[in-house]
Parts: sequence; C-alpha cells; structure tokens
Amino acid sequence: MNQSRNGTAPLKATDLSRTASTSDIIFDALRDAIIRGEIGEGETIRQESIARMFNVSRIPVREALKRLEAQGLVTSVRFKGVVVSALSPAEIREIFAFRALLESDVIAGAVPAMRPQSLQEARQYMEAFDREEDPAKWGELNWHFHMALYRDAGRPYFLEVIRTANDRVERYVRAQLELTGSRGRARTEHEAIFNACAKGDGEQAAALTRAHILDAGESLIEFLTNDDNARKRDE
Amino acid sequence: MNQSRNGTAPLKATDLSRTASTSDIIFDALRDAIIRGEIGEGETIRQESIARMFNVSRIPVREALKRLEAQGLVTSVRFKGVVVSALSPAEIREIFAFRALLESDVIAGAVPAMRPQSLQEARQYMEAFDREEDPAKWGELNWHFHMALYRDAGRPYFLEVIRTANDRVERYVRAQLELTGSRGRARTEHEAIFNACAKGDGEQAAALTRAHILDAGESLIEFLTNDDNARKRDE
DNA sequence: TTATGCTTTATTGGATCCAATATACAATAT
DNA sequence: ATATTGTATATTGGATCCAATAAAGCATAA
Repeated sequence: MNQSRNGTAPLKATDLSRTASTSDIIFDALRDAIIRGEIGEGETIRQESIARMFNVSRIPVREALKRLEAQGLVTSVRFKGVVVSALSPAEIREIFAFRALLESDVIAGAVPAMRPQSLQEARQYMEAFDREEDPAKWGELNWHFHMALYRDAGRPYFLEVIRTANDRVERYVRAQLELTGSRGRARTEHEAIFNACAKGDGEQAAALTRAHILDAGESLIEFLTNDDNARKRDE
Repeated sequence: MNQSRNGTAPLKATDLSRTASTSDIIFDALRDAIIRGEIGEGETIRQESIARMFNVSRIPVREALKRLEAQGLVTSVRFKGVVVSALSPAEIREIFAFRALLESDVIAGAVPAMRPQSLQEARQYMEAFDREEDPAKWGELNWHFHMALYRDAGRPYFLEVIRTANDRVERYVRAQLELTGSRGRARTEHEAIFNACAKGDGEQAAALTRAHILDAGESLIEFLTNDDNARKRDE
C-alpha cells in the first residue's frame, strides 16, 4: 500500500533517508556554538573532546569540521587542529557591505510578491524582538524578522548565501546587542523597513535595509575597535 | 637557525602543516571533475570507486564529499550516496542574477584601485581566450580574465563567494561555449569591459559586466531548454 | 501476469586501531 | 643563562573492520 507508481520513491513509515546523521547533528551543534559565541574566536576545537561530548567516535566529528571549514567558520591546519576563524575589522566591514548589497536587492524583489502572511509573520517577529528580555534570543528573532521579509523573493540561493554570510558575523552582532543600547535603533529601523514593505514600496525598503545593515556594521566596528569593549567582552 | 623570536612559528625545511592532505587532493579533483562536466549531473559518486582511483581508504573520500556538499556541488542522501547536483533553469537564472549583482559591484570598486599590472594580466588572458583553440580551456581563461579585473577591489570574501557561484554553473557555460558560437559575443563583450576599465570608468565597466553576465545567462537558459541541444550534449 | 514477502548483495555510516606529526618537557652542552 | 638535542605525550590523518540500510533478485501466491 505504500507503493507508488508515479516514479517517486515509496515512503516508508520510518523514513531513515531523511533523518539526520551523527555528523549532521554535530555540525549543527558546533555551528550553533560558534555563531552564538560559546566557542570564542581563536579557540581550537579538539576532535576527541567533541566526540566525548556526543559519545561517538572522531569520524563524524571530523566530517562536521570539514563542513564548517568549507563554510569558513573554522580554519584547519594539518596535524594541528581547527580553530574558530577570527575576523579582522576589514573583513567584518566587507561582509556587512556584502550583506547590504544582497539583502537590499532581495527585499526589493520580495516586496512586489509579498504575501500578507509573510508580512504578518515579520510583524510578529519584530514585536517579539521588541519584547524579548533575554539577549541570547535577540539574534534569532532578528534573523527571522528579516527572513520573513525576504522569503517571497523566491530566491533560495540568495538566501542561502546571505545566511552563511550572517553566520560569520552573528557572534559579533550578538555581543554588540548585549553590551550596548543598539537594540533601540534596530527597533526603529525595523519598523521603518516593515512599513515600507507594508506600503508596497520596494525601493524604499531596499534603501532602508541597506542603511540598516551598513549602519550596524559601522557601529559594530567602532564597538570592536574600542579596547574597553574588548575587555568587557572577556568577562 | 630556523628559530624565530617574533612570535611566528618556525619554518622548517619541510613544512608539512601547509601541504595538502589526501582529503584536500580528492576534494580538488572531484570539484574539478564536476565543474568540467566530467561527472554529469545526476550521476552518483561511489565512495569506493573514488577511493580505488586514489589508492586510499574511503575516509578521506567521505570528508571530501562532505565539503563538496557544503558548497552545494553535490547533494547527499543518507545511506544511498551523493549525486552531482542538477540545476533547474530557474536556479540557473537565479545564480546568473546573483553573479551579475556581485560582479558588477566588485568591478566598480576595483576600477579606481586598478593597478596597471592587473590590467595587463587581464589583457593577456583576454587574448589567450581569443586565440585558444581547445574549448576545454576556455572556461579557465574566461575566469582568469574576470578575476584579474576584480582582484584590486580588495574584497576577498566577495571573490570567494563569486567563485563558488561560478563553480555551480561553470559546466553549463562550458557546454554552451563548446557547442554554440557564443564565444564570439563573449570576445567583443570582454573587450568592451576591458576598455572601460582601462579608461577608468567604473560605472561603465559595472554596467557592461552586468549585461555580459545576464545575457550569457539568458542565452544559456535558452540553449538548455532546447531539446536538440540536450541531445547533442549527451553524445 | 502481478503483487507480496524473503533473501542476498552493494553501499553507506560509524568504531576501533595504527601511523605520522606537532608540542611540551627534560637533559645536555656552550 | 641560553640554546640545542633528545624523549615523551597529545593530537591529527588514515586504514581496517563492523553494523545499519537500501536496492536487487527470487520465490511464492493470488
């Protein structure tokens, strides 16, 4: 009864082929730990210690590390190990310029196609971001807000690339959000972007998104190059 | 005497730490085979067969495959294997739009900083592309030409992303270049882009680059959706 | 013939073991 | 004291082996 005669694979009750492998789980966990800043930049990741944490051998750990390396989150030196990549101010500035270019283009393409449901979702994330008191959750809510506005552009490749770019800088943004009053500005800028989308003005939404990202980047760099903050972060 | 006292690591005669691992070699080889079209889209890659080709175990092969998957060149299904990713016309169109956006922006930033040496190099690749008779080499020469013009933008992250985007579509471009007269147009468009750079007109270079890429994308899609060509490619 | 269940085979995912390398440390010489 | 050499230890890279799964073949029944 599970047979299908239209060429697609039969769907078994337990479809193992789309469950996550051990290497997938470890990849996700490490990626998360890195972008949340739980593993600091420059810190080296030992295969054995990760393997012990998950009660597995080093094999799936190594595969996960290779994937992280392919995405640029860690850099590996043969026979020595992998360390969480650190970004120079110049590299951070470049990534924000990158995001500004891509995300403004995407939102301009999304607005004409935007479904009410996406707009509604964006509003909910925006409000949740405003209300949330736990700084650890701001990063994710912020991300969901933007993605809800980008989704209807129908450009999965753009979104994938934006995500990996975001992954590289997210831990810095988190630190900044937690230690400065920058959430206030994000709030008002989000509202402006949202309103432009609701109005159907794609050009304005693009301009606001571009400014939103570039501003965040510049203030982040200022924040990071201030020695006081560096000290504060270490505590 | 190899000791250094300035904090950098000592450089041994045989610096193993920056030699390529087996997994690196296999990664490069597979990536090359995929973007050259030697492994066709939809084709599944068997760990064991690759391992035999290199006289190694399956371990480094698996690591290489995970990296290819992270870059989107293959997709893997648990317990079944990895297959070379196929792109739909919509995905191809999206990637060309992506490249057009990024590359035009990069070249606009590169022109004001362009060194004569880079310009000279670009000219050499352009002329080599014109003269070259072996279609298998066109893709690489074309790539080097563009990269010479982008280099001085000083945006390594942009270039890295452009490269992975290019990797995904290169085999289609190759097929098109080999089977159609599209090299002629590429030639004249290259010349126009080069002249704009030599003049120092970044805006024009950007506009030409954008048109160059979008045109190539559209004509590629037309080429691919023509059944005759699909048959021709299979021969 | 066609569908259903069982068995065999090919293939992947993971564990364990071994080799190669780097690092830390002690011993020695200058 | 400082540099140098040798040794022990920790860590990575890879090979081999085993378990889990999917696909193919085969037998049997409707």
